[in-house]
Amino acid sequence: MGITKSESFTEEQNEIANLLKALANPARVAIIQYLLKVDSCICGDIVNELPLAQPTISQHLKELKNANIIQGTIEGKSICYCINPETMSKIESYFGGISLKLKNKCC
Amino acid sequence: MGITKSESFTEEQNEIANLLKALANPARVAIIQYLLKVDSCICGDIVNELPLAQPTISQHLKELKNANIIQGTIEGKSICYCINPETMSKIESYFGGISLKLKNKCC
DNA sequence: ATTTATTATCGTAATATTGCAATATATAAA
DNA sequence: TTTATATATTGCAATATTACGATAATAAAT
Repeated sequence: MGITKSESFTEEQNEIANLLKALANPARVAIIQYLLKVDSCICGDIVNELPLAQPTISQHLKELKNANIIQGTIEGKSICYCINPETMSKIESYFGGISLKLKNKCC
Repeated sequence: MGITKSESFTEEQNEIANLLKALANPARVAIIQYLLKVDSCICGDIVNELPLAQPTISQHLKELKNANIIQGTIEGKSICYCINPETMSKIESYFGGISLKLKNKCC
């Protein structure tokens, strides 16, 4: 159906899935990597950096923003985006917990 | 278009995006969590565990297998699935690297 | 060989995602 | 106020994803 049966799963499962879905696209991975490189905030240099049209970048930024992975602050006539470290740390510890569990057992 | 311009991005960016895409679904998150809980291999108890039809589970398992997140070994008339710790560790260190970079700077 | 149990595949319907052109909005500068 | 710059929104078209019923494939047990 293209529809995910979210009601059938826990809130945590849906939350993780939504966070990962926001990151699960090469353009958005590239945006995150660029934001990491320039390490402070930026705006639409991303449009110059990536081979995608401005509306497409804008849409990707919106999705990352909705997932709380990045945040944007208005700065004059442009908007300054940066990574939300708390969300990233949440994702990191999710996978950290998985790896920890895996270290004890083996399949 | 529903099509991702993978050619426009690096192999690493596409690889990470594909790994995360494989995990970016609550049913697949639930499968991973279940595999972690029972800590050794299983097969189609997942069908009994999750409120999804058998073909749907089978399809999700296939996607996880294609992404190398799980592996299945034939065991009699059933198939035993388990998490591939190497792939999980790759994902973990990806986010570990991001969090490390974020610790130094602030936006 | 037939039956039974387990998993995979096919076909299809419903919905979601990706990308862009066109256009709108917002703010700063002239 | 007009103009220029920066970003967002709308409205598609193309493709991908999710889910399931029906059915096939595989292998043990009888």
